[in-house]
Amino acid sequence: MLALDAQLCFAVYSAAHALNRTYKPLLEPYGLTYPQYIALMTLWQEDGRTVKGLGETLGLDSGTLSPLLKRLEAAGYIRRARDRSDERQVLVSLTDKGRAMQREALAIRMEIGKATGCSLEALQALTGELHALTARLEGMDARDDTAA
Amino acid sequence: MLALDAQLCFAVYSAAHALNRTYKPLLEPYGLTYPQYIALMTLWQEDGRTVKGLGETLGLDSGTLSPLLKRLEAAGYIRRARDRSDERQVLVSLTDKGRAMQREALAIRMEIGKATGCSLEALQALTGELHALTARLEGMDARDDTAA
DNA sequence: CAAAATTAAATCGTGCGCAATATAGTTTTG
DNA sequence: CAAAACTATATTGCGCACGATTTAATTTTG
Repeated sequence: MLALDAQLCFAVYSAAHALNRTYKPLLEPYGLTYPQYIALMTLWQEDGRTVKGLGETLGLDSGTLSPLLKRLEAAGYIRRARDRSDERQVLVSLTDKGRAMQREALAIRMEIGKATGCSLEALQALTGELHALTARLEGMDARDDTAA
Repeated sequence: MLALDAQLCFAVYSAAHALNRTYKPLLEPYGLTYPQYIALMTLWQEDGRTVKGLGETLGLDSGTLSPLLKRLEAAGYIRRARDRSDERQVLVSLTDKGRAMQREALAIRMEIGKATGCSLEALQALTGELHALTARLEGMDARDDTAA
């Protein structure tokens, strides 16, 4: 009873590290890290977003994203350019190499699918529960002490 | 269909960050970080372990643990001492302050329990599925190319 | 018993994550 | 329109995470 929440926090912590370790050797041939790969995935869904927009999707601020995106640019996967209609914003867009990587990712997805060894239903259920958990936690973060 | 595994990896990634962000303000008054807190939790379960033993439980190597434990020692929560029967090993043990923190953690657990907003059954189910996922992923890591 | 192999920690370099700060561009207000 | 407020991004500092290397202690082998 007293250790249940602890078990959950440790379970999430361990699963995140295990996923990271599983992806690492698959991404290494492409010179990508796991967070960089996740950033690329969001661009595959919608190209040409701002740094702020990416940060909201990923839950990361510019302190994390700015250097990460610079490395993605240096590796040739993306381009960064100031929005000419609002020079404060930086638009991030995929290069040909960045788009080509989406096709390479198919093999990676298959490897990860094998490694998880879950049924589709189990994956969907787990993903849904994690999204719900994250939403509740971030809802709590947003609340102020005004209620007290 | 094509994005299911991606959704899982992103769901775990986001949940881990959300948990970290939820713990941070609760741990900040004690000068502890989330990984330091997790390390303390393993010592509450079994005190006087070696760095290697802790690393196996936490899934961390000495490159991460050595500096983390030094900070925990500097903050007064633990003591580190070479094992006199095998001077290669460093034994990590709780101080009075480290043991007292276990009682303080009760309030933190309650806050986290509230923030997750899950039923006990839901927490147990989620934790169990994550442990199973982690075990499968680490099983894959352990496998060599000898099968191929 | 001495050389070689193994083991446990520590250290170093790189990248992620976040808080705090800085900088530059835009909008609002007087 | 100029000063103030706001917004987007970049930078800095600290801690975590991991691979690779180093150092010291123990065990194995010849």
